[in-house]
Amino acid sequence: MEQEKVEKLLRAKLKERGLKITQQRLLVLSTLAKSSGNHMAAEELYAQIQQQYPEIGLATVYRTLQLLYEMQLIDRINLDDGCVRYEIGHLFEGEMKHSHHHLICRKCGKVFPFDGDLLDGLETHIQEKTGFHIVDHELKFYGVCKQCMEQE
Amino acid sequence: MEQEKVEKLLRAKLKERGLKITQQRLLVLSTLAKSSGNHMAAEELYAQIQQQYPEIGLATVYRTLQLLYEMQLIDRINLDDGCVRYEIGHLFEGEMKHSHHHLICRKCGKVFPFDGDLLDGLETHIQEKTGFHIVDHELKFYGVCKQCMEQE
DNA sequence: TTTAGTGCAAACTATTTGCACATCA
DNA sequence: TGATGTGCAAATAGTTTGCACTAAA
Repeated sequence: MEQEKVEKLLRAKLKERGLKITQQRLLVLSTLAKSSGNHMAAEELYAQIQQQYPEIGLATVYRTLQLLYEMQLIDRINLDDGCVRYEIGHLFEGEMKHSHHHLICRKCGKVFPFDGDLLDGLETHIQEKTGFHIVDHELKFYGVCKQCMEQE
Repeated sequence: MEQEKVEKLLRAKLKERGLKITQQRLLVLSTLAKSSGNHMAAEELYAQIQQQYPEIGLATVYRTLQLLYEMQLIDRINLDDGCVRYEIGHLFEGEMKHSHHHLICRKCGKVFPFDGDLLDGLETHIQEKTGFHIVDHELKFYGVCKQCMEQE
């Protein structure tokens, strides 16, 4: 749906920086856009992209993710499962998702997203008090999910 | 100062579980207690403990950290620098530190702790709404620190 | 004495890097 | 064309695991 918008912005941002527009870069971003809300690791992305473009290399996926992250087109999440995960940037998510947090179950390991942008007040408070300019945040809650609670 | 309290609790908790009280376990926890607020990685702890107890192995440090974490005696923090870090559990920190968050500068990489326990309301809200039982949280803010902002 | 715990070295996994080749501007 | 980007394989870094030995109960 927003695929075109995503691609267009990437092309513009790459040109702006004097970087080349390649199939690989377009594919990495559009694959992330398609699987919105999925927290994909580099290997998973690699596997998925290979279906369309078998000659892509894993190293390219890593390099591209780093680039897209620096360009603020994608978000990075660390769910403590041993790999860094990415999702399409909150810039693209429009109205529906401002920012979401993660509930991580310590028993079963499942990750539940929780929507809600209740940190804005806190952010301005911190900026005023410390002079630190905040551009993003990551909030994780650890505990025991409903099902695991009931299983005891 | 609180060294004795820390050691006493560890002994009690180990006995409770039928686990053995070893020099290594006592050392890992007390070293973390001494360097409170330091976010130590396994390798750093290992280096520091070796000064007192040179025969300790790195694998033991890793295994012990995992055990102490499961016992809720230490907290785990991930500052995106490629290694997991630990600090003495918030249980021990008494009045002064309830919970603190981290401001991570994307330019210089420095980490600034920020005290404040402003998440309690949010936690009860989530528990009521989702049934997820929260025991801990990790909140990180990304942005640009005061010094780096001024350097532009 | 007996089982849990340790130290060492090897294995593993996610990620990064060097380099020759390919590709976009 | 000429630099930037890519794919591959090798290197790296953090962490885990197998196993014989040690030490706590």
